[in-house]
Amino acid sequence: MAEHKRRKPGETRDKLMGAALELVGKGRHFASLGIREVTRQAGVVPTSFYRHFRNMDDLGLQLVDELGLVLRRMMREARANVLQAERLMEESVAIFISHVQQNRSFFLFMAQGLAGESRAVQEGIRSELRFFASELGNDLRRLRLAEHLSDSDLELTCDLVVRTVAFSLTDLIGVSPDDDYQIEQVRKRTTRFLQLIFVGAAHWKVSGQPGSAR
Amino acid sequence: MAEHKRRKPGETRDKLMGAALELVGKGRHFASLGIREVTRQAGVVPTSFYRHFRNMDDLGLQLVDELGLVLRRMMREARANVLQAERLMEESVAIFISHVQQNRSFFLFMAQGLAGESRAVQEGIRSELRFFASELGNDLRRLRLAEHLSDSDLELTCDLVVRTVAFSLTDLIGVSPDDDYQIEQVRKRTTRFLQLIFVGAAHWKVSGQPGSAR
DNA sequence: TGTACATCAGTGAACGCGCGTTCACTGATGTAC
DNA sequence: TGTACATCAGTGAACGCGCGTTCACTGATGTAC
Repeated sequence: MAEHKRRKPGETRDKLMGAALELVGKGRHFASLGIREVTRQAGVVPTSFYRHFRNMDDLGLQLVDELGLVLRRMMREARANVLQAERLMEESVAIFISHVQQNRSFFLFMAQGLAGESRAVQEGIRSELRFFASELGNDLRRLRLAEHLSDSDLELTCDLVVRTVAFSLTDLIGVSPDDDYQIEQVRKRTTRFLQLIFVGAAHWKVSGQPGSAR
Repeated sequence: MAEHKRRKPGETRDKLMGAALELVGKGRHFASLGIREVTRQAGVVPTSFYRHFRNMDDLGLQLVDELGLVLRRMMREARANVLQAERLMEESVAIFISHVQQNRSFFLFMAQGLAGESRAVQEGIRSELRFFASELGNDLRRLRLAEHLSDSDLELTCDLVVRTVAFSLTDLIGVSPDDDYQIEQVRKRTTRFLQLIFVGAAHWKVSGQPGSAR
């Protein structure tokens, strides 16, 4: 007994973060997880937790950092695969949905964290979404798909797109991961949302807005 | 000691639900609240809890029912006060924001519950939002503001509007309740989102969608 | 209107359990010379 | 290349505490006759 494996550096840390994600993936809310529960799920003694994290909030913050990597990977794949402008939204949403299926727990964690208990985690996730929106704006500029929009209107549009896609996570939460039909429904509906937004952006007038300015 | 006030029927029940909301209002997540904690906040002995609720999920479900009342009250006020069509969105968002300020904890609870731990609460809140979207559709039809849209396109638009407004709750979470400047920023931005969506709806073609249909 | 009884919503004591956190320990890995 | 030592990441025992839940109780309110 009292085995001292030690293995790869950071292995236990990853196991703990993975264990928290697994519990979230099973339907638990991050805010209700405890240290002993997470260490039990990770197959590690409770005291090990403190070798890597100060508390659960700290672990949450480090999950946000990893979430950033997941989002960047998704962005890269979208950039590489979305070629035809007229199917831009359809393909982007498809890539999003497929990444959600591959990293379900991560995206559940993200959806939870937006209204979660830790201010720092909230702010971290919001900052990831802001970054995502700004990258989307750059891409649209680069593809010459938003030439008539001012910077601030483009920014507004991209923010709305990102919010809409993020909100669709709450649709996916209630759906079993292998209910392909329902997932397809969410994909179609989200695509139509984005199309509606882009029609709006295409006909958007001035920054002031049509009608009263008040 | 051992005082038996009894007072109004349902008084302790309301105190318990109110106590849970207060804790949520203080930044706690509903999923992390415990029975003893809630009864302590309510100034009631822990055993009293079981006279009214089976567990915390049950209390959450009853909060969803009350949330429904809050939303209906808001809807009524919007119907009574939003008269000029061209300022429809501006005034609606203003009413929303003002109700959020008056019932902050309720709306925080709603934002939390969408990605919360209890499936039943999730579904309850989603159902409230669906109802809200369908009422919004009726109102737009009644005001003759969506004559060129098919039923399903109108439904799509209203759903997107409701999601967008609901997502703005996550902006308000991070803002102090008396930071009027920041709240005003959220109000303006949400209004612009809705205007963008309505410009999209006004120019929306057929149900299929412009371009490829796949 | 008065009396007997059932129901209901409150109380306090008690239970066993799991929690977060501390401590002193162990031995593997990395570093200096 | 070999040896001595510091650091690091794991371990198990132990703590006091708050948790959810049960129980038997009490007395106020509602109901039947």
